[in-house]
Amino acid sequence: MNLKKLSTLLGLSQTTVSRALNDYPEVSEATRKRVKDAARAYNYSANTRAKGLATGRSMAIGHVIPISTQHEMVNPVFADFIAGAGEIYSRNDHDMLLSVVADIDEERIYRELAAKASVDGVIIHGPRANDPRIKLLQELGLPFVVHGRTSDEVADYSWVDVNNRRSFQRATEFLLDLGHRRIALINGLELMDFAQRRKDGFLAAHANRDLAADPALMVSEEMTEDFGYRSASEMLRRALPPTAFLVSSMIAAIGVRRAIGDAGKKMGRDVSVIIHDDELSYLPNGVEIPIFTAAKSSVRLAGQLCAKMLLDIIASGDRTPHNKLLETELTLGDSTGPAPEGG
Amino acid sequence: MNLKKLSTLLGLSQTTVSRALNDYPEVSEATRKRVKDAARAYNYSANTRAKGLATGRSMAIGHVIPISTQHEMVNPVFADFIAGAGEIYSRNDHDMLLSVVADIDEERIYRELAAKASVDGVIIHGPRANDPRIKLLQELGLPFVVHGRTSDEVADYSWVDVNNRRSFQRATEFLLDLGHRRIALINGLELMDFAQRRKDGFLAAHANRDLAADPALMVSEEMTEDFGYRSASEMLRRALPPTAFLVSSMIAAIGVRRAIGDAGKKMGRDVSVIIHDDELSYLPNGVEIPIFTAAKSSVRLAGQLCAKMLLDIIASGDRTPHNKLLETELTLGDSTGPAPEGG
DNA sequence: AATCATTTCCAAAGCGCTTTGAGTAACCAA
DNA sequence: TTGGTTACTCAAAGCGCTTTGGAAATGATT
Repeated sequence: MNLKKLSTLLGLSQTTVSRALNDYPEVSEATRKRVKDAARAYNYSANTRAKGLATGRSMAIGHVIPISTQHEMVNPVFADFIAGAGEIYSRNDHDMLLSVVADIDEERIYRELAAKASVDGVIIHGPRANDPRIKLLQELGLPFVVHGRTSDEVADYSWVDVNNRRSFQRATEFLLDLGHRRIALINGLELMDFAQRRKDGFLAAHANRDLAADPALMVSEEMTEDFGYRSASEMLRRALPPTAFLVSSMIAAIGVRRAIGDAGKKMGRDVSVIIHDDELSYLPNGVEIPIFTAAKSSVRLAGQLCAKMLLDIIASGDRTPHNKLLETELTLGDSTGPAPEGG
Repeated sequence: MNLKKLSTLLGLSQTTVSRALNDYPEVSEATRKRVKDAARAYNYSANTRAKGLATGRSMAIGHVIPISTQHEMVNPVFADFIAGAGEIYSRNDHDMLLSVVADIDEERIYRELAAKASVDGVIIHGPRANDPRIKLLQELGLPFVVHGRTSDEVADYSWVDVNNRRSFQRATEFLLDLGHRRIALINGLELMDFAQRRKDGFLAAHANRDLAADPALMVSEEMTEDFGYRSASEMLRRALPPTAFLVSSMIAAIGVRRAIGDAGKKMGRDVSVIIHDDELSYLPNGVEIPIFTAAKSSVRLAGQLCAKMLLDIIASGDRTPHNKLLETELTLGDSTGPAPEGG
């Protein structure tokens, strides 16, 4: 079924049918209803490509998912982020175009996306500390929103981010208040901007109390369960083990918990753990009582906000940067307690 | 930059330039090179929609991601599957179109996808025991490949699946061989086809030895960490607790492990655990020694295979069903051991 | 009855590409 | 010179839609 057939069937011109379907005012309500009913009956929807070609818009948003070439790994927050963004797109008749690509040739993909005009805008995932993609997209003139920020304060662009610095500073202060003095930071890859900010917050909390954070207790890597396990195991075997862990993700924290168990210690009593929780749907932090004390921030919500922001930017044509900084919520679980005596 | 400008620039007709770029034989090598160089220099790529409109193909594959309306949850294997499929698409100049949709109105989405002709084919995720989507897509004439199968043996369609039945039968036999007699099955939602097959395998292993599986030790739900924890905790508190757990996913198994720890028992000694491992990139089953004894099967590979199969089907026009059944690999970890005496 | 607004509808151009059907130039053989 | 190949290149139609610039029908006003 196409417009031509449908309009012949209805005894109307293509123009009228098109206008009826697209809610133009110059069509009578009676005609509009008749047209829409027929469209439904014959299961007609305008051909995406023809419509896009005529309007110059693709009604699609691109998400470029970089696969870490080192670890061949997909970011686990990705699924929930996509779910959030996807809801918004569906609700606004937009499609989501996903490109899975080795982080090496991301630049090529963005150029192509722009040249082929296959999307009206893109979401940038996992910004690095100093990310070339931002300048690139500005040059290409493709609207975009960054999930996160780069450390480069010069560039002006739209982003949605969590206040990672403040969140980690608060979490660290929380542990310091409990008397902990040897706090380990299990952080994400330091080339990622968010990991930098988290580390800054961690250090700032120490500095504010004239304490020095121990560099030997700060590690950063891709946040897998295994990384959490390995680093915590090793630290717990030391002569002076940490009494608390501040962990950048639920998944790494699961590894830390395993290491604590293997070391014959009890989490919350012998060793405290506080985590950043992205509220992944398949890894809820407990259901009634939280397992971990956590600074939480829904990555799914972030997906919704990014999508909404980008659609707004595209629809309004307003190119001034929009920003949204989300604060985390600190929830108490069983994984934290006062530092053990003489710990 | 578009074809018209590029061809004027080169002093050629649009036809010649188009043919040069699309490797038609009736263009001299010298001309072709000149055209391709210019395209690169001016960063020209054919407009997706115009090209699609002219060719009648979209060069895009649709993935419809159902969000469980009950739990608002995304399947955690999704990210890795997508990564696998995405690699294949990139390599073959195809795009991936994602629709995130409440499982309730999936049908509408498929109809739209077909009517709008926005994709050349689709991948079906998470088939239910008796899935209406298969008949629907056959009616719509949209090529598709199912990741998994439905139990409805009548319909003929293309799929890539893991031999879940055999895998779980083997795993159960492995536990029975170790002397376990009270084995718990922590399974996925039974409306999903794969959960049915896994249960069948579990039951078959018992039946083959004239043993009866205890229905009170078989639970099924959406596979979260919390579900694993709750059900294992409850079972371990019983007068006659299970001595072994067969768990349908890594994530649920992490909950089971937590429950075992909380119960003051040691995994692998007091309680055995064997899991199905999808080899999620961010949840590796240990790095040198496996944490869990596991029947493993890479979901990323499954994504690649599905994508390849679908592209083949589309390219060849061959509508006879293609199938691929993957066997799992049973790897030994520290989580299993002989049933405790008098257990 | 004539004029003017309004409402409702239409024919046709154009979006950027592929592809058909044909044309031209260059070369060779007779 | 002529005719026949071969190797290149082109103009224009068409993909299915939106949208411009009118035109026809209707109703209100003089």
